[in-house]
Amino acid sequence: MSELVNCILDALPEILVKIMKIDKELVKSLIESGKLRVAPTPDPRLGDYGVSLHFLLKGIERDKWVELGNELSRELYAATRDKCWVERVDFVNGYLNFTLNYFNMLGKLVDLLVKGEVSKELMNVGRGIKVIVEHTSANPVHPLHIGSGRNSVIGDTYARLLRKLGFSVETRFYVNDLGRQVAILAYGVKIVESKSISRPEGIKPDHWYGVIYALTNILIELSRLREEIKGKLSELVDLCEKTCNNILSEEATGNIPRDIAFTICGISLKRNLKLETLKQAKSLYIKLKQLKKMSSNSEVSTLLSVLEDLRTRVKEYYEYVKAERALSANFPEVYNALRTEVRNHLEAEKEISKLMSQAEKEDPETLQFFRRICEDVLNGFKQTLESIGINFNAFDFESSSEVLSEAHNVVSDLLKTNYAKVIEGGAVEVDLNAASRDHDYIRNLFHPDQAGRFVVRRRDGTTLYITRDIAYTLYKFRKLGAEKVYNVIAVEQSREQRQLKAVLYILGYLKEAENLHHFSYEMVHLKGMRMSGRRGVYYTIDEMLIDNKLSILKKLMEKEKTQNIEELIQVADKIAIANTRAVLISVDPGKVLVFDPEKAGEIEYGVIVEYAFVRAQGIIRNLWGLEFLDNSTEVCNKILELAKSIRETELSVEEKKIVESLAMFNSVLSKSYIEMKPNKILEYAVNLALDFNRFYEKYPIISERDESKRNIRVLITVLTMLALSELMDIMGFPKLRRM
RNA sequence: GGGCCCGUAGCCUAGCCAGGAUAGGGCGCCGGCCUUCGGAGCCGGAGGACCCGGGUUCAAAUCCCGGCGGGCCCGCCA
Repeated sequence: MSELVNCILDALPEILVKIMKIDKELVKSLIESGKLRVAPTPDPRLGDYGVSLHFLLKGIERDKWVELGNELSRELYAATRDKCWVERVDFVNGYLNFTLNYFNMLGKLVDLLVKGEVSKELMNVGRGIKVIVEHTSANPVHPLHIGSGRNSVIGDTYARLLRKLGFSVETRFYVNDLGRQVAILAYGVKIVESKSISRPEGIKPDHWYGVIYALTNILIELSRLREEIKGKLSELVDLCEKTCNNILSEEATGNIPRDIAFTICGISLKRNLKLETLKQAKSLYIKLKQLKKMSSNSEVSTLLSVLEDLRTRVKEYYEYVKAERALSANFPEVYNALRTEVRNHLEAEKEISKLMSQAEKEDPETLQFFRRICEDVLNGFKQTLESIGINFNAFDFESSSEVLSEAHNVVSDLLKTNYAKVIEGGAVEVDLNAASRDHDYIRNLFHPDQAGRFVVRRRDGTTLYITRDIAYTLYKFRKLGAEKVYNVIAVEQSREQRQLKAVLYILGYLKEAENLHHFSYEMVHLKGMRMSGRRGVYYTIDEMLIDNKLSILKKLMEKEKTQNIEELIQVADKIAIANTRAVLISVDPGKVLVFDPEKAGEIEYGVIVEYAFVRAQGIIRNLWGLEFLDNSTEVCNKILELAKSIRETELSVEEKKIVESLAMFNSVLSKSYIEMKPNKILEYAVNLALDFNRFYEKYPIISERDESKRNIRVLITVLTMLALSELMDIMGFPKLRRM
């Protein structure tokens, strides 16, 4: 209700100056600095909006407040009555409280929501400016999980919001098909296909390739860890031998207690009994850690650091073993095929590196192979995303010649600047520390951190992820003609995204740097589970949808309605989409989202909105026999007709609340856009729905005998329905007729 | 070692940038309400050191400083 707030603020200075004898400029600066502000009251009985005057009343005796306050109220009422929908002004405890005339506000809402002025106003924000929203962009090596889901839903919702605001929006998915991860998958697929094992019916390609990727990765990691553990163990034994000798030769054990000395010497003596050593290492670790708390010497520290290395690796090893066991049980044939081939991590790495460099050198056969796999996985992605109402305008491949060749141009352009040079070995490095000394823009990007350096070309002449990302960004701006770009990418990449901006700046693309926005969001954590694509442990969007659908179906069945089962499933389907999308935008993007699959059924933001929308439709259906979703124009015409004949009536608290909430409609949307917080839209919709539920529960609508009351209630119902409908469009909720 | 983000009832979350009155919702829990527009609802209730400690202010969940706890980033990985 910023209009209203401003309206009151406009009237305020003159009256304060007149009555309190304060300097006009002072009042103006107080308003500008936000010291003097109009805010909603905590209780509607006090009024609707209030201004705190305490800091102005500071020097004035308390018993004179009332007199002064009443005078202020009178004057303010006279000044705001006609313009700002103000009905009365009261002075309470140092606050000036304004009570509004909601009936008049209703008229304004009809113009906004029914006559569509709100959308005209909103369309003015974007004015057709071309915006590219890049989102999801998950590595095509395993199915989309809840983390990618958060990305997708945030990205899609934001894109929908931008469209509503009049931007010309294009959504794009950047396919990272040149990375190590895809190479690992390709390596695995090659083996699996060579044994002519193919995807069983009924398994989606993304899930299938996810298994191959994880198992290949697990086998490689296990081999690597085995070797590293072996190395660390012999390092430990050597160290123990040395320490043991020192202890013996010094005759005294120094700082080292006798039992620890025993263990150390024991490890050195049993050097060939590895299994034993691992057990002893563990107990030595615990003992030394305690010892270090009390006293420490260099010998203890070195031993501890080796032991700590060993410990992390052993822990990691067991996590992989656990993952291996789970996957091999479900996919024995894939597992067996891979196990016979992936024996040594070094060999595997060699194969993988070969695949990577072949791809990067645009070897047609390799590229084609990569493409085939990625396209398969992407088909799985598309199916998943479509099921929650998400589509893309385009998929851009990292391996495309546009990106690859542009990446090399980027390197040579950078070399022409003062901030990039060929370093030892032949790699090319960009020095942003130097750049930030010359350019405030770059320093401020990283401040208070150091800007740092990074490599854009390896010594073998190939480019890196960031190099290609720079190229892709330029492609978005220059070839695709974007004026603004939003990259919906996890926070972990915020450094990379700043480097991207910095490089654009260095290359002279100042406007582009300014118009590149990192839409950052935090990670998703699963309760009681650590997700890892590399270990094949994840909670997929597909699963999430099914879980939600099942819990909804269960509830529907309990109701024992006479609807047929097919209809029930259709309803459950749609609600599951709304619920799933809702959970994923429910939390501020800057905060970690913790999700508990066990409680998936308890999350009902989607249902709440759907329910209110369905109820409102039901009321209109009963009243006029009109189906809103089929015939919204006729509903609008009817309501315009009705609005004309409406007579002024006092509104109830519940009605006022809805009216006020509806009046916030466009300010919520623009706030959500500016702050990049789609969660605000959901919050708004849910609160509106809850307010509406309370309203129709308490007051009869169709059966109300008093015509003017009935008309207002019908009007509020339609207005709410229109607002919810818009909000559901933005959030991508399917629109139900009945449930 | 350096940098960024987060910390609000049993759980989740809004408010923090622009300080203001009784910290707003939801889940779960307890107790009520089905002959009136569809009960996936409504009404009532219990449950809070707004992480801790200082500071600024008439006024601090909000601003500043210092801690603590959690997450993330600092690769010739992506």
